[in-house]
Amino acid sequence: MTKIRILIADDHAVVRSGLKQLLGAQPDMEVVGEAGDGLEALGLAKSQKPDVIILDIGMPGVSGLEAVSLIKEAVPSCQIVVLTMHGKESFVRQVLSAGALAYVLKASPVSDVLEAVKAVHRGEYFLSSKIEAEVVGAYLDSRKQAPTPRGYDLLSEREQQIFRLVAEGNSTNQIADVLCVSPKTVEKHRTNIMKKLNLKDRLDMVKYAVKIGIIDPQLWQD
Amino acid sequence: MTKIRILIADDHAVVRSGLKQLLGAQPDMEVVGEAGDGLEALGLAKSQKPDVIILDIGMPGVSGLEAVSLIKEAVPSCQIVVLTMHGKESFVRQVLSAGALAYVLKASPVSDVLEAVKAVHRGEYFLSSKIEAEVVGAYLDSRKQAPTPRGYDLLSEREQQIFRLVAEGNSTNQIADVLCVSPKTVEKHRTNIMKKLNLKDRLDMVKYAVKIGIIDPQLWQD
DNA sequence: CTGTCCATGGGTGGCAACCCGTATTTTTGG
DNA sequence: CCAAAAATACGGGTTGCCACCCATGGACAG
Repeated sequence: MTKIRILIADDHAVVRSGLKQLLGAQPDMEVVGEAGDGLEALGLAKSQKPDVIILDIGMPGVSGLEAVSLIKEAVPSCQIVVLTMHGKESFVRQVLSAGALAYVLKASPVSDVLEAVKAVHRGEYFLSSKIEAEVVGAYLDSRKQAPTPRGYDLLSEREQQIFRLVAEGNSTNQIADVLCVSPKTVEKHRTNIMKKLNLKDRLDMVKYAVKIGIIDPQLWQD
Repeated sequence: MTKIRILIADDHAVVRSGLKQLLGAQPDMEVVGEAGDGLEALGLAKSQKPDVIILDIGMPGVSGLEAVSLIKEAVPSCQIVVLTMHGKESFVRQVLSAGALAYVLKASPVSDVLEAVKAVHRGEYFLSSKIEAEVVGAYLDSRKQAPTPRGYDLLSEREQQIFRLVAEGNSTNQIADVLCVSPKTVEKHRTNIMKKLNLKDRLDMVKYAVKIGIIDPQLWQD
């Protein structure tokens, strides 16, 4: 059985040696290179073509995020385990979007690193449990309908109609045109709506509409 | 160290005995009961108060899904591993929503069952890798990965910076204030940006920002 | 019948957004 | 080094947004 060829990229030598120790001790793993920054990692990835790269995204110079994209572009066969200190949600998304398969926190048990390496080598995802909880949570959220909180239904029918038109991005005049009423009337309704829902401007109305599910941002795609 | 107390619920005796064999052989696990349907599982859960329940959701009578809800309601301290044949996406969602922490396919390697039990006992999620890929995929979908269509990157750096600030809902004056330049300058940049990207107003800019992933509508929630 | 809500519309005014130029300085690339 | 591009800034103009004021007419409840 051939060993998993691993490249370590981290700006802290201490971390590198620790990882090297850990991975080198595994019978099925082999460290084939070390890099101290993103560019070096990219270079080694090209020359060594490792199976897996363990990448710290707290590195100076080329940001870890860019490094992920660049490496996946240059060496698609190489799977990436992102190692990091912080579990920022937005970061997770970007990193996974960029093509990494695993996201491991430095605070996680070291066994997580080993599992992550094995998982990505099989082409599977691996997420530290904390992150996993977030991802699953977001997954559930994304399929949950907004219960239309009190507020919207306390608008009159006419107001709801105008609310929708405003939320869709129509101007006062456009709405007046569609409804065949004076712009003044539309404005009046809009003002009343904003007062009732405690919104300060049109942009707020759009956000509110998205929030309660009247508007789907997905529809803005193209 | 105290063993993990496990209840097995599956309508197939063969599966039950197989699981009992597997789990009983673990030094840190102990099977404290077996149930052949959802109601029996609920009763045993109440009387035995196991740490973990392995629940097949293909059972007759009370559906596995209801069983999850009922058990979590009756014995909240008890974590649930759902075991099933099919990897239907909608099912995963419902099951996780109902309170199960793990979703394991019967086709998965048996080691997955052990890992799942350990994970849920620690209060963590565990998903079979196939499912995990789906969940992560949906997670990414929900936050739209945009390849940043030609347009945004044809803005100068300053313009990109101002674009972000506008998209976040800042007014011209606020931006001028932050960047310590004249509002007129900000306005000029904004005008140029709108011209380049063919957007007609601020609202359009927000939509565009959402579209290419610079702004996350999720952040508008509350 | 009288108050209240709703829809309608009118007026004024402030201010931000948006459109047009122009011009200076700095940066950058050939 | 020079030209092009970008960043900076100003002035003037139109339009839309929003906040306050007001009035009218219909519906419906008490």
